[in-house]
Amino acid sequence: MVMDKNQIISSVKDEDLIKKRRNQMIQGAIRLFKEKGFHRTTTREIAKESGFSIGTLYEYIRKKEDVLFLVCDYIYDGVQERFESAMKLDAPSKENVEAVIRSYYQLMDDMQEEILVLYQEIKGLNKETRKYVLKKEKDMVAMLEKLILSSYANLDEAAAAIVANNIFVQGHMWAFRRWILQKSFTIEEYANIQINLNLNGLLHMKKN
Amino acid sequence: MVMDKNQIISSVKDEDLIKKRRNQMIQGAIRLFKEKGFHRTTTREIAKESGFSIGTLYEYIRKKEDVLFLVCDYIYDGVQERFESAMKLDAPSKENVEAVIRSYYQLMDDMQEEILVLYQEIKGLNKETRKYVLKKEKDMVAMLEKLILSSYANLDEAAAAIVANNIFVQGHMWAFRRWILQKSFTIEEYANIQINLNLNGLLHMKKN
Amino acid sequence: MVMDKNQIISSVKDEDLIKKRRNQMIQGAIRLFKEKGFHRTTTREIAKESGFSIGTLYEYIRKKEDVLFLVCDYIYDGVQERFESAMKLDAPSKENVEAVIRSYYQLMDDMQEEILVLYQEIKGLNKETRKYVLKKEKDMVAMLEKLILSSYANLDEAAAAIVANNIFVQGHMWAFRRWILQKSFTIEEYANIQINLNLNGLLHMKKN
Amino acid sequence: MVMDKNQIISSVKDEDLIKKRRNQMIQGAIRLFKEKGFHRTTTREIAKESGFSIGTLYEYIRKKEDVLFLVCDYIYDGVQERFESAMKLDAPSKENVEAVIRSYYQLMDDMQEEILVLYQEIKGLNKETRKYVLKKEKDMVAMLEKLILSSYANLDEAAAAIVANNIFVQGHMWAFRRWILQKSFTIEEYANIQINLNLNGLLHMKKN
DNA sequence: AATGAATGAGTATTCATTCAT
DNA sequence: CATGAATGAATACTCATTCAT
Repeated sequence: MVMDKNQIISSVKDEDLIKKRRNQMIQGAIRLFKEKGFHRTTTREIAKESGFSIGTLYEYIRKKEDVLFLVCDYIYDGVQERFESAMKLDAPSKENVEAVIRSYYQLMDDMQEEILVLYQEIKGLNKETRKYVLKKEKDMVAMLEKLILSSYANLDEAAAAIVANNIFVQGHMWAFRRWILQKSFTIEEYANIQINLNLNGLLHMKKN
Repeated sequence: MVMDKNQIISSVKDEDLIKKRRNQMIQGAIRLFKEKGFHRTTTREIAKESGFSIGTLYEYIRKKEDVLFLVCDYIYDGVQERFESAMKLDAPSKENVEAVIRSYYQLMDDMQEEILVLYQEIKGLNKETRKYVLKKEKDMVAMLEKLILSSYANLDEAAAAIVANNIFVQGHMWAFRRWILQKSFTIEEYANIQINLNLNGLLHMKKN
Repeated sequence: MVMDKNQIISSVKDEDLIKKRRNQMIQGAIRLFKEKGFHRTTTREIAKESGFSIGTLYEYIRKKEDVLFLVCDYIYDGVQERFESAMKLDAPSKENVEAVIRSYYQLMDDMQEEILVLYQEIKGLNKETRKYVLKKEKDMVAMLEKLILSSYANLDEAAAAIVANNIFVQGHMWAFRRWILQKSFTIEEYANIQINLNLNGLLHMKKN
Repeated sequence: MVMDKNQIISSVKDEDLIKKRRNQMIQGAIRLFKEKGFHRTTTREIAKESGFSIGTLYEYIRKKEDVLFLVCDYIYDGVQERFESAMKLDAPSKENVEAVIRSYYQLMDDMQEEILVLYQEIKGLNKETRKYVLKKEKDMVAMLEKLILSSYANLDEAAAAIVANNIFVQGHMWAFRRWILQKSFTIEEYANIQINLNLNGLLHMKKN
């Protein structure tokens, strides 16, 4: 049923205060989740790390899971914001596609830890909430797909859809397999190779 | 320190019985983990679902985490076994590469649920154990990379390494993004497109 | 490492409340330990007997053993306090020695139950803690020994040391052998005889 | 209700075997109780240390407490046997009294560990059983009292009774306060001083 | 709004005891 | 007689959540 962070009910009325306190909470929680994951982090720890008491924590959320939602939502917002600002720069073009993808991989490098938290904990949300959060990713994938399709002529549409998904997952892969990949590549090298692989692959697909 | 399922200590001495009971345990646990994840599953539920009492459960393991290890190890073993049997069929060749990859995607389709469990819970293992379990995947990726390199001439080695990883992750993606992908594609279609994308991409990389 | 009751960590910050709740706990625990001993008493029983919930119990201690420590420490404090107040009354003299010993035996009569608890359970503490608790007894024995030595001339020092220990142990004996001794003697009679035996014995030792 | 070790019910009929197995059991149990006490020792450990299986253990006892009874009974038997053999040597005489007491203190030195086990765990027995076991001590004290009374003329009887008890408790004290006493004295020195103190004290009591 | 003491349902784990083989 | 696998009641301890101040 929760479809928005504004639907997480708070006893406090002052909207600015809610924003401020929830931000403290998110920052504190992310720090802890990075270290020990959602399940192993207690609400008391979150309160303490956020700089207020357990009582205050519960003035701004209803259940522990709400913190997870706020964290996931916050991270996705960060990703989305940077992704969309990269998207908006120029008109569709081959160069622009590459630039957007490159900036997305860079983004994944910058936010590695957050990405790890996000995809390790997202299953802890209930279905409804998870869907809401994942919609953001779906939208981004769709935007990328559209950009690709409008930058190149005669593409196989199914393949383009899959490539858009591949690119996103390869970004996560940079975080999740860092113990392997980051030994061999810098993020720039990794981005170059993946961009080449994806676009070469796509351009040489025979259109169905 | 645990480096092998044989190092999970059991009070019971009969090796065959251990194998049998642990198998019951793994099957029961997987059923539950699929539904509610490791953390939300209690040891009592595992015992019950396995068909024995809580006391008996603890005759065959030491700690709840041992169940998770057994489950992860079992799933990886299943994947590895099928993957390796596909690898062994023929000499390296373009056709063989495609066949191996295709059978890997098929495998991911067959074992979707297990793959979800595996990658959602693996972080619950301690570092040592996680490393041990992940080595299996690392080995498979390396085998695939080698097969690719020996089936085509003049490949960019870095790109081949990344493609091998991509293929594996795209397999997981089939499970994790099924709500998107499986609406649009059958596993055969998905496999075809990914194989094309990956190999076209790789073959058109200029060798460094 | 625990060297003081102040080092038993409590989640609660209000020092007065800690004191109050721990006191409830000690009183409740003593009642139960008298009846069934430390091992056979559950933490839930302690909580209930203390008048609060199991959760609250654990706000004021970390482990069940902490309750035992608090109880032992409390009992020894009670003994020590009364013993020392008897010691401080007068300057060393034959009469004073007798009065102190007599009041000690009286004390053992008053605190029989506590003494039983103390010496039956003290071995349940870990070494460090046990040492800390026993130091109080060691100090009291040393004080008595000093008082004896300074009240009589030409005493055999080794014998005086042993007499001081004997007196303390005879106090415990009054509690532990009550089913025998308290059938035949009042505490006053017992004290008279023991005082006579001890001092006569000591005074007639030939100094080495 | 249990009034004798023969009343501990065994499923096994062969009396010699019962004796043999129970002896293994007692030896194993004492070793473990010395180290970790009765409560912290599991029946499985007792079985293992005794050289047989948990199933076999329960062929020779009914409940864990039976082991404790057998152990306490065995230790008391040992003490009693040696004490009584010392008692029987000569006719009552001053020298004989001293010799008996001396040999008792020596006995306490020899059996320190067992004495510690005995008096730390005896409270774990139920009332009936404890009474049965303690009767042995009561008898020994009475024998010593009688010996003392018949070796000296004109003794204060109450004082003699108390001295007999004192001597026994001073024997235990040698074990329980060894960390203090055994730093300063050998058992011979300790025995000499205690004998002197006790007998001097007693002989200088004015008869009531 | 903020605090933190109180609550008690929930959970992993242990261990005495039984009983079929 | 001996074995050891199976049992499940029991228990210490945790932690999300509430609510009086």
